Amino acid sequence: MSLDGQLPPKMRLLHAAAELLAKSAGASVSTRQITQLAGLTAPTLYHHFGDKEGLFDAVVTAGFEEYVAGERDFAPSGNPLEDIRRMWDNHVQFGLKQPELYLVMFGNLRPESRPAIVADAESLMEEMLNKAAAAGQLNVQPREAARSILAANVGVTLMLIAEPAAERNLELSTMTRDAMIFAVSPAQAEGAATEDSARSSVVVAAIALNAALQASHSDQLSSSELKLFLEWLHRISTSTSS
Amino acid sequence: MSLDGQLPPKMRLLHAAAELLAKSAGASVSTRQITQLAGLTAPTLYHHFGDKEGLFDAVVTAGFEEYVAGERDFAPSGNPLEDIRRMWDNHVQFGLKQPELYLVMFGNLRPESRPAIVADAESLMEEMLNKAAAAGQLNVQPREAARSILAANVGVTLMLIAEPAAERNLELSTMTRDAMIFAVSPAQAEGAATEDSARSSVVVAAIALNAALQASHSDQLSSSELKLFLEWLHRISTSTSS
DNA sequence: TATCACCTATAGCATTGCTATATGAACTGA
DNA sequence: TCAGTTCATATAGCAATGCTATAGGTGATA
Repeated sequence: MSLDGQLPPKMRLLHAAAELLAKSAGASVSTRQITQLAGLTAPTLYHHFGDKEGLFDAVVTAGFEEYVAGERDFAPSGNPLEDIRRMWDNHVQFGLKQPELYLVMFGNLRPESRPAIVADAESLMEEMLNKAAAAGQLNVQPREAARSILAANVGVTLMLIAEPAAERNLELSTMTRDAMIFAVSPAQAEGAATEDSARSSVVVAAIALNAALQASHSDQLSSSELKLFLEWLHRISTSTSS
Repeated sequence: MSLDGQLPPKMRLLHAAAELLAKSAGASVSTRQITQLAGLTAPTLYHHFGDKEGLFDAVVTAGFEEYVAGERDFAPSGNPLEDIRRMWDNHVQFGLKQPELYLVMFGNLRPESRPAIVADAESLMEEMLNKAAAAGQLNVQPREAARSILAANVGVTLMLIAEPAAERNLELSTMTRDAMIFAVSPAQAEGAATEDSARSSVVVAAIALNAALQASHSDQLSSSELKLFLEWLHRISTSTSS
């Protein structure tokens, strides 16, 4: 087993705990396993961390700092909503890379035991949403939007962790992500009221698709296909029947 | 302590475990506590459930059946989207009424340990979404929409459980709920063409157009054209948006 | 009555989180 | 230089935990 070079004992304990937790697949990790891997004995652990839970709290804190660093480390793209997408994806990737740590962080949140992490994560999201709001790209209060988006983000990440890595379908993430962002951006505000009679017509949908296709340089169709496709769209768009 | 009348020992163990779990506030519940409350001894527990985890699995299963019963027990309102709202609220209420049970059910989902519950919950949601799709109120595939909505539903419930009951703000739930439902309902298709995110907007618009075309029997295209057109739409619809 | 399957209890094992106590190392002030 | 103080680690062991080997009791069936 790795002796973690000659780091100070406190760090060796932290690393050993993190390592064992990461590969524990849900099984509980004993203090004896940890101290043995770190090449130490029990009292050292309790001297530095007081408690088994104290040690795991430290692991979680370290993991959270790594997460925050990841969330801050990309350059703003100028488009706040796009930045929020990257933030969302970053969150999901963090969860999938360290599922056990993520489950400890977000899967066992009880009111008495530190919603601090949640508050920090919300602030992070809110900060970004403030920029969106300043740019007129938000139709709800940033704080509420942040809480809502983060909740969905956590839910999606937990669900993805729950499925075997082989069948993991990230479309669940992108779909939910875009749904949430779409719902809080102002372009659609007026549509929300008409949920019942909605039934968008073929024409409207075709117009939307037409515009979207031309703006996106989709590579799903060849250029000749695209040309014909757009012509058909045009025929549908300009027809007067619903 | 309640002796649970004179129920059979198996049931007494189940009830005792559920009761202790409910008031455990996250602390671990020992088999000795359970057997003592049930008025039995250890071997009885292991005879009936094999394992401590087996017992808790049984508790979770019972809780899940209660949850499913709750989800099925309201009469369809005629408006599928409205029914989905009630389903969502039901889910949240279940989680808030039995937070510890809910955390065991949805907060510790690992790939190796039963995504069965998730699959069942998804089916439940998908069933309802099928009705919405049949009524032309859906612009994505019901299965994907079900997974997405359920993920957000779980995330919101976990977040609400994490905050002290006093400060619990159910607006987080209704806001996220409506955002998700709004995003999968066809009303918003026309707004999708935002500048930078054009790619995923193409997908949304294509799905909407696909659904609209199939429901409207448009005569703008010949049947052979329509067939090819729909095939292309499908290609676009199922492409993974970045 | 005898048999047999099922259910429960007594007693105890190995492992767990944790600690009382003691030992060593490093620094401090004279 | 050295006693005193503080920090850090080890030895050994306790109480509680999940679990089990074994045996005793109960009812139905023959």
